[in-house]
Amino acid sequence: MIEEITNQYDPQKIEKKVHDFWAEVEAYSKVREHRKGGKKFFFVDGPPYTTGHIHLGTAWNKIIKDSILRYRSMCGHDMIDRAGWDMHGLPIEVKVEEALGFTSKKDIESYGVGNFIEKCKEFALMQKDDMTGQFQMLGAWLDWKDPYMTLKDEYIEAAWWTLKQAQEKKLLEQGKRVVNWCPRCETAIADSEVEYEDRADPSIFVKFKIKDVEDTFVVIWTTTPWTIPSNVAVAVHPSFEYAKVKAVDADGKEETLIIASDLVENVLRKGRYVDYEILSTMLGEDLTSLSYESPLADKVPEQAAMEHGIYLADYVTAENTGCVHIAPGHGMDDFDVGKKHGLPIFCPVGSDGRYTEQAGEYAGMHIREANKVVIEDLNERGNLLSEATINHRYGHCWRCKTPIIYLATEQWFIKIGELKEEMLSEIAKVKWYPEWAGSARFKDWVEGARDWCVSRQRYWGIPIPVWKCNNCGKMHVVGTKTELQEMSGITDDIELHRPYVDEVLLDCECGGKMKRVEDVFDVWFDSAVASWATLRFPQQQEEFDKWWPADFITEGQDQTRGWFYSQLGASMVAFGKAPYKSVLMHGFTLDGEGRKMSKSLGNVIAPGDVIDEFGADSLRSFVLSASAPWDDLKFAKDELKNIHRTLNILWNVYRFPLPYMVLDNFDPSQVSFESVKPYLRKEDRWILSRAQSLVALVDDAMAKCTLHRALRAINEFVLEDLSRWYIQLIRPRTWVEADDPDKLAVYRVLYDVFVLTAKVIAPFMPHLAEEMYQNLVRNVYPDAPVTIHMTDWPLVDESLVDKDLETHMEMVRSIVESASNARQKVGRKLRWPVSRIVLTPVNQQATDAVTNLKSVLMDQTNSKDIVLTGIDESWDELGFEANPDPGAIGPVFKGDAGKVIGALKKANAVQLKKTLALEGQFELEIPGGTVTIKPEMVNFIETLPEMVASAQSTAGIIYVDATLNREIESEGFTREVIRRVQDMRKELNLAVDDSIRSHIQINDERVLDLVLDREQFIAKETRANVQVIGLDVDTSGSLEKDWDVEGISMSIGITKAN
RNA sequence: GGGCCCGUAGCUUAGCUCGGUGGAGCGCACGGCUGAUAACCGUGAGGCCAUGAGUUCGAAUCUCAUCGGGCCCA
Repeated sequence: MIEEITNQYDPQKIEKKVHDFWAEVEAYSKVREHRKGGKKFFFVDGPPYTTGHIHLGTAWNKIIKDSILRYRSMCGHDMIDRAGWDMHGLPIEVKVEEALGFTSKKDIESYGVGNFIEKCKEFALMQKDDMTGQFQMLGAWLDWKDPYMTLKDEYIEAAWWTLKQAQEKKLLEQGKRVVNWCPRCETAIADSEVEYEDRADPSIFVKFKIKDVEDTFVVIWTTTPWTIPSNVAVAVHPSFEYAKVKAVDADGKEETLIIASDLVENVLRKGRYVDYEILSTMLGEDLTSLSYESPLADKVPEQAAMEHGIYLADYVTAENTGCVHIAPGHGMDDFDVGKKHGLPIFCPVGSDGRYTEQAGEYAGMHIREANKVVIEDLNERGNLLSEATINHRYGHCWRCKTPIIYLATEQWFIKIGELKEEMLSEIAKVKWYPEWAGSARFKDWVEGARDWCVSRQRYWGIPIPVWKCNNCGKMHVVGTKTELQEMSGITDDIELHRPYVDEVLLDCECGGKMKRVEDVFDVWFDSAVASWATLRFPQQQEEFDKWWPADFITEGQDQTRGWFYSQLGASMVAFGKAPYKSVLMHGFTLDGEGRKMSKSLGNVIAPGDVIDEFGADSLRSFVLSASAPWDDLKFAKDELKNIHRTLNILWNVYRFPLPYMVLDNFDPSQVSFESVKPYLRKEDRWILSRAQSLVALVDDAMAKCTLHRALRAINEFVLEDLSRWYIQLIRPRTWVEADDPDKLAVYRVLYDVFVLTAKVIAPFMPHLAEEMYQNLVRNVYPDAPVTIHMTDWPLVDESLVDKDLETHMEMVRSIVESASNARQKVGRKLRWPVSRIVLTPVNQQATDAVTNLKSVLMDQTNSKDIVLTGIDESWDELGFEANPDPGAIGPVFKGDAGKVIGALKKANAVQLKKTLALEGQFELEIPGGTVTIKPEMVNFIETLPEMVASAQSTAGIIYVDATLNREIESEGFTREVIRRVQDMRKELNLAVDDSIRSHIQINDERVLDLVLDREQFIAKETRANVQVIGLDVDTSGSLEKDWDVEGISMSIGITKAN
């Protein structure tokens, strides 16, 4: 049987209880099991990195996923929803290094790679467990028991298999490329791992002496002086104009400089030259015959041996000097220029950021110290034109924040560039939410796709499965563990991580031994294969065939360049098609000020703190409703409180009828909906219809991924339809003591609406929904599904939908609100009846609404009568004045509209209205002529009679006639008295059915007379079995109070009667 | 510097597709209700719709530019 709930909404208690319950009955697995064989829905969880703690953004992410999956499940989908964990990579290495007090790769090598890997694994697994608990606190249902983990062998094999596909399709390449390099981590890092931040660097202008020409220099600009020892060439734009300038310094010394013409003044100002003269101008393409000398030839032997020429490049911009320093070993564009012209790829910097022997006298120096030294050397040699500091955006390693450098190194690449066109055509087939995430943003990113450097020179990652023969150099890519075992002859299990896998040697055809290359994969390659790794492919083909590609994924906008991209790239390599069918790109979480949340700003919100204060359901409802999924989410605590209040109201609404139902032994299994149907009132049919409309709206929102609309609709239903309206309307019916069919009808309707509401909120507020369900459904029908999340999503029952009724009620509500407004204007509170309310309806619907729902209207407005005029017909007790409508006037009179409006306002309203009504038009004089006014161009504002106030409602203008008469005054004062006695009863903490003795003294003969008209009524309402009302009454009692009622003084004394 | 998104009341936002006197909620002030009561309801004040220009009789809405915020890139 349904149980009464007496407590306030206590989310912590409810959620704890529900979590325990879910665990006890194994709700999650039962629900998934229940849907086996249903419509397939393959969801891939974007694996969070195992940092150890979730933040608001990751919480939001999982809440979106959970809500969508719960909805899908209720809609009958059989789903795959393994949670995922991204567990390899530098961040964990860095954490472990910190814990062990390491600062470089050498420390790791001496500690032992095997030991280090074990620590990393341990660390990742521990963090995973911590985070799982945190996600579960949110109520997020994913397959937590069997998640996919990038450190598992089965997962590693998916990556290996994928690389083998790349090799077989000739998309894998090893070669020297310029990569982003972190000199601390001593590894290449992906473009997507570079984080741009402001940084101060030197900004120097350097003069390179032109060979065989006296005192003539080409001027370049750079922010990386340490790359000057690696300079090989200068690039100019073929079609820019360059000038040879005779420049004179403060000492009168003259020299000739080559600079882009437009930039001469700027450069000379920097070099503090006092005078100059343009000797000649030429195009960039005319400069290529020149060659120059390295200013550091005496320090770097290779520089002395090298030819330095001037080359053409289209990417040169007209900034700084228009001549660009080219160091092919230290820049991507530089590298391209070098390759094109067959220049040496000179890179005298080692992986640790120190110059190598090739750097001559600089050898051993760290590039961070080198800037100063190089600048000094250039200055000494007279090659430094100017030196300053610049603040600019510079790339940093996003894990350890070290400024990156560019190094030409041997790396492994996947030739994504070749797949670009296919990728673009694939993303057009994917359904993107919102549409622009794919058509604009992602497309833009893919168009700029470059080859993907997948190798890293680290330890904790998926080893790159390439074995190379130390004899003949032959290469072999291993695709699976089995293949490795077969080829190596090892029958025992092989741990696929470093350093174990490194020890596995393969026999080469040439008789030599093949050894694995040392690199590991970029972690983005790990997560890139998630969609098939989660299906345990390549170990299992069948599941893959059945499910792949994913039906749906959703991640933050940063993943455009990240997971959306890496998955697409890997999938194109492996299968030639996109790995997902639909993608929801969600926003970022910002703090209350709209700044991003970051540790350094100290504005990070921990989801756990929010849950402790408001509960997970409030947090969920907040993040889902506060903004569209793809917009950024501002965390506003006030809004969270607001949402929490809404849940509290839902709780109160749900709680309200329970005591009555329990008292009456209401058993929904014995009172069918059919049996109460004849007794349904209009408002009952209305709330049933509203509930159906809510389901339809939520369905529509879910189809469009506009979760915020779903949540807002739910909140509005709870607040407006249930709490503020339906509950108010039906309250008196629940107080009826007899076994009244009218009351049973209300119980049944409330019951159905509550159960439906619980189902509708289930995907979003799963705990509260479960709590309601267990009481309302499981306590009544023990055979019902064990959890609400196993029930079917409600199908819209068209037989309950009555759109006209909904519209009518909306109009009635608007009229009631307006009546409140008008009452306030005329100074008549609701407790006092008014003699009549007059409505001028705007249309037939408004007329019908009033006719249809007159009793509701009279009841809620406390009005003795509702009077309708004809549609748009003025109430005949009114005066009026003209109000022009610019919307109708503008299109007709265009430039004269202002004059017409002005003239209309001044016109005689009575005559205007009459003429328009009779003739359908009015000739209006305006400055400079006469115009024809049509009825639609002007409205009329009424002026009101005495004691009448008006207000606009959507149904039309209403007039509240607050004229008093004896009956109204009697009722008003009577209710004032009752209200005060009730107030005192409450103060005495009396039970609802306790009786009292009351003594009421009213110090006004007229008012006393009015109140005495209803003496019996007062006694009944206040449960007084002794009641004395008079001019001079002894009001002593348990509680005694003096009151001022509308200026009349009263004394009331009450005592509990036994 | 480029791409995409966002900017509406003190705060959080609807409206923008398809132009016609800008709607809510919170907070504030005032009032109401009193068998959901540590709850609930009404009214009011509060908006150069980020700024500037353009198109138009008319722009929060369309166009362009600028400023500010976010994500991504150079």
